[in-house]
Amino acid sequence: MEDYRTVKLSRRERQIMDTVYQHGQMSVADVLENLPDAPSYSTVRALLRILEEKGHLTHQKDGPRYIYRPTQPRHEAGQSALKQIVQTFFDKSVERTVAALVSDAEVSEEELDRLSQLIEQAKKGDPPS
Amino acid sequence: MEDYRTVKLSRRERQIMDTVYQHGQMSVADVLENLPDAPSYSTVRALLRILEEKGHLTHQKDGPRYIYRPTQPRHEAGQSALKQIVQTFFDKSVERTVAALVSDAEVSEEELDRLSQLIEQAKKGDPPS
DNA sequence: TTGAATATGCTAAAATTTTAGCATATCATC
DNA sequence: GATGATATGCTAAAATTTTAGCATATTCAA
Repeated sequence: MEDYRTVKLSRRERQIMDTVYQHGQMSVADVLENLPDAPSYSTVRALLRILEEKGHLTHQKDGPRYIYRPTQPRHEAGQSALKQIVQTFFDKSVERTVAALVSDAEVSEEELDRLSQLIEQAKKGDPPS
Repeated sequence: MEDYRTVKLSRRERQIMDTVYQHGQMSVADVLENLPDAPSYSTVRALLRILEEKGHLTHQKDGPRYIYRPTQPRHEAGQSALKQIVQTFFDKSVERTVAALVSDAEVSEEELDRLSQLIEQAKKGDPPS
Protein backbone atom coordinates (compact mmCIF):
# COMPACT_ATOMS: atom_id res chain seq x y z
CA MET A 1 0.00 0.00 0.00
CA GLU A 2 1.07 3.51 -0.64
CA ASP A 3 2.56 5.65 2.05
CA TYR A 4 -0.19 7.74 3.56
CA ARG A 5 2.33 10.26 4.73
CA THR A 6 3.25 11.56 1.31
CA VAL A 7 0.07 11.62 -0.69
CA LYS A 8 -3.60 12.37 -0.41
CA LEU A 9 -3.73 13.38 3.22
CA SER A 10 -3.90 16.94 4.47
CA ARG A 11 -1.57 18.26 7.10
CA ARG A 12 -3.90 17.65 10.00
CA GLU A 13 -4.99 14.29 8.70
CA ARG A 14 -1.42 13.15 8.55
CA GLN A 15 -0.66 14.44 11.99
CA ILE A 16 -3.58 12.49 13.30
CA MET A 17 -2.61 9.28 11.54
CA ASP A 18 0.84 9.63 13.01
CA THR A 19 -0.35 9.90 16.59
CA VAL A 20 -2.82 7.14 16.17
CA TYR A 21 -0.11 4.87 14.84
CA GLN A 22 2.16 5.86 17.65
CA HIS A 23 -0.41 5.15 20.32
CA GLY A 24 -2.16 2.21 18.77
CA GLN A 25 -5.64 3.43 19.48
CA MET A 26 -7.08 6.67 20.73
CA SER A 27 -10.23 8.49 21.72
CA VAL A 28 -10.98 11.94 20.36
CA ALA A 29 -9.71 13.48 23.57
CA ASP A 30 -6.49 11.49 23.35
CA VAL A 31 -5.88 12.69 19.85
CA LEU A 32 -6.60 16.26 20.80
CA GLU A 33 -4.02 16.14 23.55
CA ASN A 34 -1.38 14.84 21.23
CA LEU A 35 -1.69 17.17 18.28
CA PRO A 36 0.69 20.06 17.76
CA ASP A 37 -1.00 23.48 17.69
CA ALA A 38 -3.97 21.87 19.33
CA PRO A 39 -7.03 22.45 17.21
CA SER A 40 -10.55 22.35 18.62
CA TYR A 41 -12.38 19.27 19.75
CA SER A 42 -14.84 19.67 16.89
CA THR A 43 -12.03 19.79 14.44
CA VAL A 44 -10.51 16.60 15.65
CA ARG A 45 -13.83 14.83 15.47
CA ALA A 46 -14.41 16.03 11.96
CA LEU A 47 -10.99 14.88 10.86
CA LEU A 48 -11.37 11.49 12.45
CA ARG A 49 -14.65 11.09 10.65
CA ILE A 50 -13.02 12.01 7.35
CA LEU A 51 -10.13 9.63 7.93
CA GLU A 52 -12.63 6.90 8.61
CA GLU A 53 -14.51 7.73 5.41
CA LYS A 54 -11.25 7.52 3.52
CA GLY A 55 -10.67 4.10 5.00
CA HIS A 56 -7.62 4.85 7.11
CA LEU A 57 -9.27 4.46 10.49
CA THR A 58 -12.03 2.47 12.11
CA HIS A 59 -13.65 3.02 15.43
CA GLN A 60 -15.36 0.93 18.01
CA LYS A 61 -17.43 2.05 20.92
CA ASP A 62 -16.00 2.08 24.40
CA GLY A 63 -18.79 3.16 26.69
CA PRO A 64 -19.89 6.57 25.51
CA ARG A 65 -16.92 7.26 23.31
CA TYR A 66 -15.33 6.13 20.11
CA ILE A 67 -11.94 4.53 20.05
CA TYR A 68 -10.13 4.85 16.75
CA ARG A 69 -7.56 2.48 15.30
CA PRO A 70 -5.70 2.39 11.99
CA THR A 71 -7.00 -0.06 9.41
CA GLN A 72 -3.58 -0.76 7.95
CA PRO A 73 -1.35 -2.75 10.28
CA ARG A 74 1.31 -0.72 11.96
CA HIS A 75 4.24 -2.70 10.64
CA GLU A 76 3.02 -2.31 7.07
CA ALA A 77 2.57 1.40 7.45
CA GLY A 78 5.99 1.55 9.06
CA GLN A 79 7.58 -0.31 6.20
CA SER A 80 6.24 2.05 3.58
CA ALA A 81 7.06 5.10 5.64
CA LEU A 82 10.60 3.84 6.03
CA LYS A 83 10.88 3.08 2.37
CA GLN A 84 9.89 6.61 1.59
CA ILE A 85 12.55 8.02 3.88
CA VAL A 86 15.24 5.74 2.49
CA GLN A 87 14.36 6.90 -0.97
CA THR A 88 14.10 10.58 -0.18
CA PHE A 89 17.10 11.10 2.05
CA PHE A 90 19.42 8.17 1.66
CA ASP A 91 19.57 7.44 -2.05
CA LYS A 92 17.59 4.26 -1.56
CA SER A 93 20.49 2.83 0.40
CA VAL A 94 19.55 0.75 3.42
CA GLU A 95 23.15 0.94 4.46
CA ARG A 96 23.24 4.72 4.61
CA THR A 97 20.01 4.69 6.48
CA VAL A 98 21.29 2.35 9.13
CA ALA A 99 24.42 4.44 9.34
CA ALA A 100 22.29 7.46 10.11
CA LEU A 101 20.36 5.50 12.69
CA VAL A 102 23.34 4.24 14.63
CA SER A 103 25.25 7.49 14.42
CA ASP A 104 22.60 9.19 16.46
CA ALA A 105 24.73 8.68 19.58
CA GLU A 106 21.81 7.41 21.56
CA VAL A 107 22.27 3.76 20.76
CA SER A 108 23.60 1.75 23.65
CA GLU A 109 26.31 -0.88 23.55
CA GLU A 110 23.75 -3.61 24.17
CA GLU A 111 21.55 -2.40 21.39
CA LEU A 112 24.46 -2.45 19.00
CA ASP A 113 25.10 -6.04 20.01
CA ARG A 114 21.55 -6.97 19.31
CA LEU A 115 21.82 -5.23 15.98
CA SER A 116 24.80 -7.37 15.10
CA GLN A 117 22.81 -10.47 15.90
CA LEU A 118 19.92 -9.16 13.89
CA ILE A 119 22.08 -8.79 10.84
CA GLU A 120 23.66 -12.20 11.28
CA GLN A 121 20.19 -13.64 11.35
CA ALA A 122 19.23 -11.77 8.22
CA LYS A 123 22.25 -13.24 6.48
CA LYS A 124 21.27 -16.77 7.33
CA GLY A 125 17.54 -16.56 7.37
CA ASP A 126 16.53 -14.48 4.42
CA PRO A 127 19.06 -14.78 1.65
CA PRO A 128 17.63 -12.47 -0.98
CA SER A 129 17.38 -13.69 -4.53
CA MET B 1 15.38 21.57 13.60
CA GLU B 2 11.91 20.22 13.52
CA ASP B 3 10.80 17.69 10.98
CA TYR B 4 9.22 19.58 8.12
CA ARG B 5 7.31 16.51 7.15
CA THR B 6 5.02 16.48 10.14
CA VAL B 7 4.22 20.07 10.90
CA LYS B 8 3.52 23.38 9.24
CA LEU B 9 3.72 22.31 5.64
CA SER B 10 0.75 21.65 3.41
CA ARG B 11 0.39 18.49 1.41
CA ARG B 12 1.84 19.92 -1.77
CA GLU B 13 4.57 21.76 0.03
CA ARG B 14 5.71 18.57 1.66
CA GLN B 15 5.60 16.67 -1.58
CA ILE B 16 7.78 19.32 -3.12
CA MET B 17 10.27 19.31 -0.29
CA ASP B 18 10.53 15.56 -0.60
CA THR B 19 11.37 15.61 -4.28
CA VAL B 20 13.79 18.43 -3.89
CA TYR B 21 15.59 16.54 -1.15
CA GLN B 22 15.60 13.43 -3.25
CA HIS B 23 17.07 15.17 -6.27
CA GLY B 24 19.31 17.66 -4.55
CA GLN B 25 18.26 20.58 -6.68
CA MET B 26 15.56 21.15 -9.24
CA SER B 27 14.06 23.59 -11.66
CA VAL B 28 10.35 24.28 -11.69
CA ALA B 29 9.95 21.92 -14.63
CA ASP B 30 11.86 19.19 -12.81
CA VAL B 31 9.62 19.50 -9.80
CA LEU B 32 6.53 19.45 -11.95
CA GLU B 33 7.60 16.19 -13.56
CA ASN B 34 8.16 14.54 -10.22
CA LEU B 35 5.00 15.42 -8.36
CA PRO B 36 2.16 12.95 -7.98
CA ASP B 37 -1.14 14.14 -9.47
CA ALA B 38 0.82 16.66 -11.43
CA PRO B 39 -0.50 20.12 -10.69
CA SER B 40 -0.03 23.03 -13.06
CA TYR B 41 3.18 24.85 -13.77
CA SER B 42 1.80 27.95 -12.11
CA THR B 43 1.00 26.01 -9.03
CA VAL B 44 4.46 24.64 -8.69
CA ARG B 45 5.96 28.06 -9.10
CA ALA B 46 3.69 29.50 -6.45
CA LEU B 47 4.53 26.74 -4.02
CA LEU B 48 8.25 27.06 -4.58
CA ARG B 49 7.95 30.75 -3.89
CA ILE B 50 6.08 30.06 -0.68
CA LEU B 51 8.60 27.47 0.44
CA GLU B 52 11.33 29.98 -0.18
CA GLU B 53 9.46 32.60 1.84
CA LYS B 54 9.16 30.10 4.66
CA GLY B 55 12.87 29.54 4.52
CA HIS B 56 12.93 25.94 3.38
CA LEU B 57 14.34 26.55 -0.06
CA THR B 58 16.66 28.94 -1.83
CA HIS B 59 17.15 29.43 -5.49
CA GLN B 60 19.90 30.53 -7.76
CA LYS B 61 19.71 31.44 -11.38
CA ASP B 62 20.83 29.05 -14.04
CA GLY B 63 20.50 30.84 -17.33
CA PRO B 64 16.89 31.79 -17.69
CA ARG B 65 15.57 29.61 -14.90
CA TYR B 66 15.64 29.21 -11.17
CA ILE B 67 17.23 26.22 -9.54
CA TYR B 68 15.93 25.45 -6.09
CA ARG B 69 17.79 23.76 -3.26
CA PRO B 70 16.86 23.00 0.34
CA THR B 71 18.32 25.28 2.97
CA GLN B 72 18.60 22.58 5.59
CA PRO B 73 21.31 20.04 4.80
CA ARG B 74 19.99 16.75 3.56
CA HIS B 75 21.54 14.64 6.27
CA GLU B 76 20.00 16.79 8.95
CA ALA B 77 16.58 16.63 7.39
CA GLY B 78 17.06 12.90 6.99
CA GLN B 79 17.95 12.48 10.63
CA SER B 80 14.85 14.21 11.86
CA ALA B 81 12.63 12.44 9.38
CA LEU B 82 14.06 9.12 10.54
CA LYS B 83 13.62 10.05 14.15
CA GLN B 84 9.99 10.75 13.48
CA ILE B 85 9.48 7.38 11.86
CA VAL B 86 11.26 5.54 14.63
CA GLN B 87 9.03 7.24 17.13
CA THR B 88 5.79 6.78 15.26
CA PHE B 89 6.09 3.21 14.05
CA PHE B 90 8.82 1.51 16.01
CA ASP B 91 8.31 2.55 19.62
CA LYS B 92 11.43 4.70 19.48
CA SER B 93 13.50 1.56 19.07
CA VAL B 94 16.39 1.82 16.65
CA GLU B 95 16.64 -1.93 16.84
CA ARG B 96 13.14 -2.54 15.60
CA THR B 97 13.66 -0.02 12.89
CA VAL B 98 16.77 -1.70 11.61
CA ALA B 99 14.96 -5.01 11.82
CA ALA B 100 12.28 -3.63 9.54
CA LEU B 101 14.90 -2.29 7.18
CA VAL B 102 16.81 -5.51 6.76
CA SER B 103 13.73 -7.68 6.60
CA ASP B 104 12.71 -6.00 3.42
CA ALA B 105 14.23 -8.87 1.47
CA GLU B 106 15.98 -6.56 -0.90
CA VAL B 107 19.17 -6.28 1.04
CA SER B 108 22.05 -8.13 -0.54
CA GLU B 109 24.60 -10.31 1.20
CA GLU B 110 27.29 -7.72 0.62
CA GLU B 111 25.21 -4.99 2.05
CA LEU B 112 24.58 -7.04 5.16
CA ASP B 113 28.31 -7.48 5.51
CA ARG B 114 28.87 -3.78 5.28
CA LEU B 115 26.16 -3.27 7.85
CA SER B 116 28.00 -5.56 10.23
CA GLN B 117 31.12 -3.51 9.80
CA LEU B 118 29.16 -0.35 10.30
CA ILE B 119 27.92 -1.54 13.62
CA GLU B 120 31.32 -2.72 14.73
CA GLN B 121 32.61 0.73 14.00
CA ALA B 122 29.81 2.30 15.95
CA LYS B 123 30.74 0.14 18.92
CA LYS B 124 34.32 1.26 18.88
CA GLY B 125 34.04 4.76 17.57
CA ASP B 126 31.09 6.33 19.28
CA PRO B 127 30.58 4.81 22.69
CA PRO B 128 27.46 6.60 23.87
CA SER B 129 27.52 8.16 27.29
C1' DT C 1 18.30 42.38 -33.84
C1' DT C 2 14.28 40.43 -33.80
C1' DG C 3 11.16 36.89 -32.89
C1' DA C 4 9.85 32.47 -30.77
C1' DA C 5 10.24 29.93 -26.74
C1' DT C 6 10.47 29.76 -22.15
C1' DA C 7 11.20 32.13 -17.78
C1' DT C 8 9.31 34.72 -13.58
C1' DG C 9 6.07 38.43 -10.97
C1' DC C 10 1.77 39.01 -9.47
C1' DT C 11 -3.32 39.04 -8.54
C1' DA C 12 -7.34 37.01 -7.74
C1' DA C 13 -10.49 33.06 -8.03
C1' DA C 14 -11.51 28.04 -7.10
C1' DA C 15 -11.09 24.24 -4.19
C1' DT C 16 -9.97 22.09 -0.14
C1' DT C 17 -9.06 22.05 4.63
C1' DT C 18 -10.05 23.45 9.11
C1' DT C 19 -13.08 25.19 12.31
C1' DA C 20 -17.22 26.42 15.32
C1' DG C 21 -21.36 25.41 17.37
C1' DC C 22 -26.22 23.79 17.75
C1' DA C 23 -28.95 19.60 18.27
C1' DT C 24 -29.19 15.17 20.14
C1' DA C 25 -27.66 10.85 22.36
C1' DT C 26 -25.36 8.20 26.05
C1' DC C 27 -23.37 7.21 30.45
C1' DA C 28 -22.74 7.43 35.55
C1' DT C 29 -24.46 8.80 39.86
C1' DC C 30 -27.41 10.51 43.20
C1' DG D 1 -35.33 7.91 36.63
C1' DA D 2 -33.65 12.80 36.72
C1' DT D 3 -29.53 15.37 36.01
C1' DG D 4 -24.94 16.85 34.85
C1' DA D 5 -21.05 15.71 32.20
C1' DT D 6 -19.44 14.17 28.18
C1' DA D 7 -20.28 11.87 23.74
C1' DT D 8 -21.46 12.12 18.64
C1' DG D 9 -24.25 13.95 14.12
C1' DC D 10 -24.44 17.48 11.24
C1' DT D 11 -24.30 22.05 8.74
C1' DA D 12 -22.24 25.86 7.34
C1' DA D 13 -18.66 29.48 7.76
C1' DA D 14 -13.64 30.81 8.09
C1' DA D 15 -9.13 30.06 6.71
C1' DT D 16 -5.76 28.09 4.07
C1' DT D 17 -4.17 25.84 0.07
C1' DT D 18 -4.12 25.27 -4.69
C1' DT D 19 -4.85 26.96 -9.07
C1' DA D 20 -5.17 29.81 -13.48
C1' DG D 21 -3.69 33.28 -16.35
C1' DC D 22 -2.18 37.99 -17.74
C1' DA D 23 1.90 40.97 -17.88
C1' DT D 24 6.71 41.23 -18.33
C1' DA D 25 11.54 39.66 -18.66
C1' DT D 26 15.24 36.74 -20.41
C1' DT D 27 17.54 33.58 -23.48
C1' DC D 28 18.92 31.68 -27.82
C1' DA D 29 19.11 31.12 -32.59
C1' DA D 30 18.02 32.50 -37.25
